[in-house]
Amino acid sequence: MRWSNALIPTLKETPADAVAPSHSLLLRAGMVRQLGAGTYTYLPLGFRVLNKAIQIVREEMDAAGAQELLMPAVHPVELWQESNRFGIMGEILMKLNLSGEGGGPTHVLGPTHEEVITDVARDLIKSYKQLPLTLYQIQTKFRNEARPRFGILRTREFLMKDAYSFDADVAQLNQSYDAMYEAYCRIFDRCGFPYVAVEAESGPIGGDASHEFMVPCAIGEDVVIHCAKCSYAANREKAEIGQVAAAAAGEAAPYQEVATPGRKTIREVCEFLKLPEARSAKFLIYMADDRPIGALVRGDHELNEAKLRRVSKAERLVPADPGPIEKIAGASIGSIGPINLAQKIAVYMDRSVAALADVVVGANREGFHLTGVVPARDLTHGEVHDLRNAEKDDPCPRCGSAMELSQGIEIGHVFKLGTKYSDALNATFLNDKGAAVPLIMGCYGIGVNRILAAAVETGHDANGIIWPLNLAPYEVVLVPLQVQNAAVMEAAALLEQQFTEAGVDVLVDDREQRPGVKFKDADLIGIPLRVVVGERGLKDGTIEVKWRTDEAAHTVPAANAGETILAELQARHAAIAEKCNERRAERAASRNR
RNA sequence: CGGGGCGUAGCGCAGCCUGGUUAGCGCGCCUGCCUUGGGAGCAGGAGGUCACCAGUUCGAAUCUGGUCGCCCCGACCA
Repeated sequence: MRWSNALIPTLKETPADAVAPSHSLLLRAGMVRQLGAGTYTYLPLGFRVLNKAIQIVREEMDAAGAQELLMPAVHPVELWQESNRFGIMGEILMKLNLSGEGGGPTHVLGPTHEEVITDVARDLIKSYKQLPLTLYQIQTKFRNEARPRFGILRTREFLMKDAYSFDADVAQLNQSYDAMYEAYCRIFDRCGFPYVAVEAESGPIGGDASHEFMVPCAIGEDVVIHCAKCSYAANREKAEIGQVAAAAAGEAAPYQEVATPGRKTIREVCEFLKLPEARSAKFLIYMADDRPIGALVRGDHELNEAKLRRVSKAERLVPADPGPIEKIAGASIGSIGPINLAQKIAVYMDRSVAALADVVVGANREGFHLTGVVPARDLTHGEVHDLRNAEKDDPCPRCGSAMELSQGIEIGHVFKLGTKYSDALNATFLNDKGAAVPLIMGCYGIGVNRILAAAVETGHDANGIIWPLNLAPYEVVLVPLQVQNAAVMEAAALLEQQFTEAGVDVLVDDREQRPGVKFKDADLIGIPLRVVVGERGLKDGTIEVKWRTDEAAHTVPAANAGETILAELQARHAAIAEKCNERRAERAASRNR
């Protein structure tokens, strides 16, 4: 491709709205352009990168034995009602009415495809002899995100690779899951990402085992908890917390009601009572599928809604509105507590509260709190669970060491679904005993656009993007410095031909621009290898070669420059492949251990 | 949905508070000259219903009300 013919609208200045490095650099490099909130055009250069990512994903999915298909984005609303996710998904679903008349939605735009694939499976998979089977697609998903963010990181419309496995039993499911997990590792190895696989919460997708693939990064929206000692790693939504010793329960006096006039928040109450926040507990009331429940966590801790949802066995868990809360507790938020509510609602208590010798809670009387509440004595009606978000230095659930906290971009997620959808949609097959049993499913997603975001977040410097070789829109940018000089252009054309014949993507910057402009743009768009052909070099019989990741350039003899440069490129590819193989071997070794 | 900010040329911004000829500046773009190894210089030029609607006024980019859009924080979340 000749730059003079290409649409590569680079920008000198950073667009004001771009906050994340990936956002501003993708805009400045002329790779994407915003249409509206959470909707982006991929310009030719950005689309080339997207296609590189798609190609890697496709190759590894195929290599893992998955078969590609393509499902529609427009789904009949009945299918979503059948799985009961029409309500659960809530506002995230983009709804359409295609009836030509009034009334409610007749269709939704697919935010994910468990329903559609299960519909395919219930019609087409009839026998255990057809199993195992893994199907995948690379397709646009639609989610009405409440708040699109950070350029292409969180958008309303995005490309997802979604795969679904169908198995006859749990052992087969485990094999299918492991094959996808391994394929994901290879994909992200090939992208050159410093990813980590962490235990994850499965969320509304359902199921009982799940891992997320995270790329560590400052703008990452997810919090990863990990233990440096035993390598336990989990999303904060999921991260368990090791046991903490319970305080010795001495002979304690009964609890007392004390006036806390006007003190609403934990901080205000604790300051007033001159107690640390860690000796108080907040009582939070949630609606668990329309049934009110209460959760008690220490004042200085955060409730983990996923954990509460799991122990309460709720499909949908949302904070209760103030009105119902006051009706239940007889006091406004700020004075509510767990004592004497056990008859009215289920109460769940975090282990850290249970471990306290005594604690301050709301009195369910406006402007009053109870001090000296002894959990072991006074809160016996509450179930005790791990209900809070892990914090830095909390004990590891495996080894007890202090855990650490970091941020990451979620680029992939694998789930064991079990029979959640096959049960809901009645997708059964005949097993080897002739019995009709539900298909056992897994699902596996990769946010393809996020591969670009993650690559730029982890690969950039002051001058611009630094694409990994396997994702770069072009591997080589060939820069003839004097386009009016016939010898320079001839040498460049020869190299272009050699690269093209070798199957190497090359961009020739044939623009009539001063060298500085070309160098700046080459750095900005992040092409891994820059080859400069100039009058000066040709006079000495040399061509300049510079890797985007290297500090300095080096020269190669002009006579056989094409071969030499192709050999360098091949060596880099080989090094990446070798590293991927090493990691693969490490994974195999750790599995056998 | 709550809080904050912003909307003036493709991009970055000034002008608005204190209303008044033809709305400016830088980058980019076009033409010419010149220059040619890290975003040069000079000269000329094109490009804007000042987000939209309504109001106040002799007169609105500027004041008032509303609407829409975008960004950030929070809530929410595959």
